[in-house]
Amino acid sequence: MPRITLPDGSVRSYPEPVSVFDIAHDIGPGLARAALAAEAGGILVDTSHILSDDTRLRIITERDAEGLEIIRHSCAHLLAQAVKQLFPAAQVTIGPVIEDGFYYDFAFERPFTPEDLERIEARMHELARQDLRISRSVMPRAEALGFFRAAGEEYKAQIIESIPAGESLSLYSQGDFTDLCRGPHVPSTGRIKAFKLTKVAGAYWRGDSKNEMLQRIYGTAWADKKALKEYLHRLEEAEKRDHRRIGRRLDLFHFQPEAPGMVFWHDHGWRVYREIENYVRGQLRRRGYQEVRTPQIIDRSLWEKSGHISKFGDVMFMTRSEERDFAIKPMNCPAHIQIFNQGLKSYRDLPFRMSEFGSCHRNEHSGALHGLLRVRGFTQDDAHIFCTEDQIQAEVAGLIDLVYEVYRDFGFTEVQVRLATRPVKRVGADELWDRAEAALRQALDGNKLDWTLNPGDGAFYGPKIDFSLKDSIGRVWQLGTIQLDFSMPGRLDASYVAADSSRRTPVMIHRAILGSLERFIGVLIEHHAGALPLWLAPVQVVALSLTEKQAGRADAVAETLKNQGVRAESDLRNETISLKIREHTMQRVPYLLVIGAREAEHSTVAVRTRDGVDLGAMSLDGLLERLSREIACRGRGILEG
RNA sequence: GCCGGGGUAGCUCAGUCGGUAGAGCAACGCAUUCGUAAUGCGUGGGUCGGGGGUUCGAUUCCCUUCCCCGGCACCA
Repeated sequence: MPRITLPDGSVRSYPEPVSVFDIAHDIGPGLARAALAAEAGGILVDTSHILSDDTRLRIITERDAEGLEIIRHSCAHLLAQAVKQLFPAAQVTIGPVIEDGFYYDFAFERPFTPEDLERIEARMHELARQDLRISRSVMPRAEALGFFRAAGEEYKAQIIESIPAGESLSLYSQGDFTDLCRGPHVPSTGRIKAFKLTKVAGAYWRGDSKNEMLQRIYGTAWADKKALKEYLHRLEEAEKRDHRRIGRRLDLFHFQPEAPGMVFWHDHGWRVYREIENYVRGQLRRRGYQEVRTPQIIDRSLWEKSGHISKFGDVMFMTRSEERDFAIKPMNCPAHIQIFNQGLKSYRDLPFRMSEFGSCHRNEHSGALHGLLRVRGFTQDDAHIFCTEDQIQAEVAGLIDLVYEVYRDFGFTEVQVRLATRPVKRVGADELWDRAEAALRQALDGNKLDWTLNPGDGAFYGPKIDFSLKDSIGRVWQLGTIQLDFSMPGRLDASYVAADSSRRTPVMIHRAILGSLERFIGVLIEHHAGALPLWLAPVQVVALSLTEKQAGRADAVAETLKNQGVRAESDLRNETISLKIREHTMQRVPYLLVIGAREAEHSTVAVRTRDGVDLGAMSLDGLLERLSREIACRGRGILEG
């Protein structure tokens, strides 16, 4: 006689075991129609699930986050069913839910074509129309193994073999299709109402590049057609923010085949770059760093000693001259240790903070390159802090503070923080790794950061805290990093004289805030859709003459502003004011000054923002004051009109 | 690097079932002197990514190579 407790606290008793569906129906026919699954005693179950004991029950509908996930998961099964019907030789593997959708990996003799995708999607719609009942059954592991082997599903058999012996497995069937799955699933295929297949791609079996490549089909699924439409619209909008597109449109930079993965910065892009560099210099000055500059090309022997060649060598560019092998530096740390090693250092010199806008080159795989976000030649806002173990907590706390201050100045508030621990390929004793990882954990918790663990993703010389931001279409890019290194200073003979006159090896903290200037600017462009905050805008103000008669005045206005340090230009072309406004607005110039006969006469300018707001006429002094206030705010907030 | 899709004018793209290409915008010229997101008219512009092959003839078909795009793997 189960007593069912609902989320509102009400209790319903039943004389005999009941299904989730029955309870939903008992509560109301509307809920029965909407029910997709349920959470019973903390476990997600199907609506067909029978409850025979007292249980806390929550019915899940498409309004719940879990509901949407279940729809997506069931949609992956629908995809697999359609593929099996159209291409019986294809083998199913896995089909998980991902952000905004799902994918399913198939083993098939040939890649699926875009035309195949259309056929598959049409079949999915057909199967959804048939509203096939989705039923769950349980099978002992051995029997399930036999079932999938008999069906020729070798990959499924492999998956089952990796599940501990003796466990029972659940299978889900819809029409002619049965898949191994933990569930839960929607009650019938008709509940999958809004979906679209988006792309095909190759993907390695079990994510290992040594394994065979499977055919992955991606799709998106939503509770209703409206949500699907909104999602597709969102994708289109995100595409418009693509930094590669904006970079070309705003004449910021370009790439060309002769230098793959390396940026040609144009005048306007380089203005942004320099502005950011200067900003970082200001931070370094305030926080007690020295700035250095080290060679691009350094003899191979140093990289062997540092451990880079063996752990990192396959992405290093090498060059040869007069019988000597050189590496084009992929990192700055060994070079910074060389500077540290000049002259005897005392414990009084620590913490010793050394920074460099370090130009690095890494021979990334061609397939990994991606605009400014993944390049082969880049500049890190790099620094290394040499300190004692006792100083680690204070230094890392200072860095965390710095990271957040800088990100806020650039207008970023959503930052993902991850702790990456020891990788397989590494240098240094496990005992050192234990201490380093513990120190970073302590710093994260001590500074009350919300962080996640990223096991095995540390640098080869030490664990790290990574800071990431999302790009316009949800891809996450790592920017800043704080890395603790107990190994490299020793390998490269760094030492200091301690208070007791003994020689000690310093600990080294590697850190970058923006990461690479290139990547950072890429993310920045996408974040602002090209409309960079005033302090970063390549051109901040353009003075527009209405007719030839105001040319002199417009020029003088631009000149005055330039003398005040504003990046100002004039547009004296014999064109309509509408055209000039249109063009400069599309170039995302923050302020446009219209100068006609009225303004010339009263020594004012009519100010218009790139958002189309008309601020009316004001004096140059008034404008300058507004500009300097806004620049001082950086990316933290936008002034009121 | 792997799988797939691409590369045609400065940009965005169409096209050629093999007979050396077209639009819009941009550029240039002329007219227009204008009040807040496109004034009008006219003109020029392409070794159809590179190399090789098949062919009377290749931008089109085949091979190869480079680069780009989407994933995968990688990402200190």
